[in-house]
Amino acid sequence: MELTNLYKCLCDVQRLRILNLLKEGPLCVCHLQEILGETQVKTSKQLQYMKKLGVVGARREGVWMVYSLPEPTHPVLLANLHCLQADTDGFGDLIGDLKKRSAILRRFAANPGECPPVVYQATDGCHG
Amino acid sequence: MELTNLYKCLCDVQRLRILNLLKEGPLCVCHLQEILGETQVKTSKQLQYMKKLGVVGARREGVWMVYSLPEPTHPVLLANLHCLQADTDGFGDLIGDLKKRSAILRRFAANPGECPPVVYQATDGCHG
DNA sequence: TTAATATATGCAATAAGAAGTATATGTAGA
DNA sequence: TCTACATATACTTCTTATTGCATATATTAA
Repeated sequence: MELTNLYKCLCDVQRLRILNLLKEGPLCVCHLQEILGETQVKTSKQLQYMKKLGVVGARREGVWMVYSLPEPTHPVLLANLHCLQADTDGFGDLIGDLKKRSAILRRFAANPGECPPVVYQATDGCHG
Repeated sequence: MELTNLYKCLCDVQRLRILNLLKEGPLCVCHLQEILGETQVKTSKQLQYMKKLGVVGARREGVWMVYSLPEPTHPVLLANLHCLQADTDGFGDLIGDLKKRSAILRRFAANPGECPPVVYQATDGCHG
């Protein structure tokens, strides 16, 4: 993957937030949508954009499409996502997003029918 | 400066090459133009773009406009520029660019009238 | 098969960026 | 002043993204 593709993804706040979330584990479109507070179409299209550039991967799990960072994730992407947490200028959302993600994952633990196993099993990156 | 602005600059190969060069020290438009093998207008416009986003700074020195990374340079920008040298996928230019820069700086040492003092004095990042 | 849910796609409008040509501005020196 | 040089800007054309709305597809369950 070209490194510029990676930066093309990072230069949009929406996509940046998505990548920040996927860093913690895979998520479905509907849950990203819920966390970001965005429409289905917009969220889906951002994901398509990143998928086409090879920055995120997707696999179908029943009704859901589970998006995730490819393994192994490009070290430059990881490094940048790591920096983001530290840099809080205009990105107060990022921490909040992770908290929302954790809340959603806890909800899944209660009723597992709400998402595919891959997602609710990814409780490793669970903050807050 | 917003971090996304930084990524907006990095997502274009031309701009990436410029930033990679400026990391080593300030340069005038004409010299960047010479190294990149691009037209004056194109080079100038890329610099304007980055200047507007606050990623590079400029100051006039006589006939020349000297572009440079602002002090202190954003740590995320520095970190990424540092990674670039390591990652050679499709960026063979980067090392070559630095060599061309060094050659130009040596040329300046011989005839100092070719650029403002700020530029030819910046021999610190001189590779090759 | 039908219905419900999750997701993707096609189309249209708009905005943002890229690139070229011509020209303007600013500075220094004669 | 005029000239030469370095750089910027205006204007046009073209491509790429962004967004919204409507609709299509895919999967599951009934």
